[in-house]
Amino acid sequence: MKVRKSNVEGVQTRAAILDATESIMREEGYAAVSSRRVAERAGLKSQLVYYHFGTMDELFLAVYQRSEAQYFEAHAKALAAKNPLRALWDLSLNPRGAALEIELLALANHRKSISKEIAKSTHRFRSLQTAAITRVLDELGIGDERVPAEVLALALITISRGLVAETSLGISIGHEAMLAFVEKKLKALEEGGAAARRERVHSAAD
Amino acid sequence: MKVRKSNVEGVQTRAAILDATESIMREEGYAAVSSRRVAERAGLKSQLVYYHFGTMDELFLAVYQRSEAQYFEAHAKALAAKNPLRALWDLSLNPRGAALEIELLALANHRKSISKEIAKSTHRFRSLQTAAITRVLDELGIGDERVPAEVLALALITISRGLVAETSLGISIGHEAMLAFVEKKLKALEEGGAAARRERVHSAAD
DNA sequence: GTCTATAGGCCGATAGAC
DNA sequence: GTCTATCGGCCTATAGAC
Repeated sequence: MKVRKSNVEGVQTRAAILDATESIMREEGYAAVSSRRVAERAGLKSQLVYYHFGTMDELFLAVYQRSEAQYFEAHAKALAAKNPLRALWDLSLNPRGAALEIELLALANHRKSISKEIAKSTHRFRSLQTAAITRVLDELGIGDERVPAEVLALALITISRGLVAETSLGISIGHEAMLAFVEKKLKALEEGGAAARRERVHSAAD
Repeated sequence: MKVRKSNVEGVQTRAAILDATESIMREEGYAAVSSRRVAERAGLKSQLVYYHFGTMDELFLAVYQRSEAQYFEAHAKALAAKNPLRALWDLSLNPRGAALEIELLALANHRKSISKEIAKSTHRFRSLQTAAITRVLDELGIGDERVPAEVLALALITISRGLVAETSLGISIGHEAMLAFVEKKLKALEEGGAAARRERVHSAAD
């Protein structure tokens, strides 16, 4: 009973520290994160940060791992949607996690522990995306000779991230045109999909 | 004479401080920049940083402005090249300034003085790109109904930046396929251009 | 334009009591 | 698991002499 209660409190403290770290990163950047600032925001003593995470670097790594796990669920749901391409596009355009992601990316450029983790999960995400897109194109009877699924996945992710990053800086030039263009392409694919389904039903009826 | 010499020395000191700041940002990130570290690397006293730039924030802004001015020249040269699309693609894939750019971008997320400056110059760059691409498509007799010049510019920039950023993190999945895809498209455009030129010569001969 | 000196503050991390 | 106390260090920025 005693142990159980201690563990529960430990878990809550850990979560509170991660929450506080995340919000500071979002609002002021990773450079503004310190054990004292984190503790202040979480309503506890700064030494607890070291007790639970050892060093500030490990704290940053834990922040990444938690946010990656959360993203994994949303990502899986998107790829399982009726139109994975549109769902992935919409998910990537969502600026919800963008600020944190930019901070972690900047951090990754100088902490190997984080860049290694990001590289690993990006590979996993991209493989899942490519598989889902390949499946969609197959269903449409398109194949990926014109645009390989891999290329489509990479284009979708890099363009949407670019848009989100620019938007957060107050840049909007060309964005409307790009959104309209992608929308048109997604619609064309969806209609192509409907046509392919009709054709398949037709063939089956013969 | 006295004033002249002083000014020259001041200019050199300024440049040395900017150089030192840039290299620290590239190697260790903006968070590692301090007046003492900059001064140490430049071989002078930390107080000179404040004399020449006032605050650390203004130093960062000066670093951005100098690097933007340098980029402006390379950018203008690319847009004036035989194939501006390919030149722009190659320029953006060049990782030379990538590390510094990522740091400045991360910094911009929490310093309005820098985000304002980046927004301003991005607008200017994008307008130049769109104009150059429109001109190319016109020459090819393509027009931009299929892919608006604006969209092409934005796609080119965001995709190439995404590739460079990922590469610096050790991520390469899908990159080869994307490079091959873009290469194919650029080649197709160049051949289309040759065909258009032949046709124009032909018409002129009639 | 560069120097010395210094004010005032936040930092990461550890030791040891409870 | 959380607390108090503390070490040693680096930080931005300014004042004033030369």
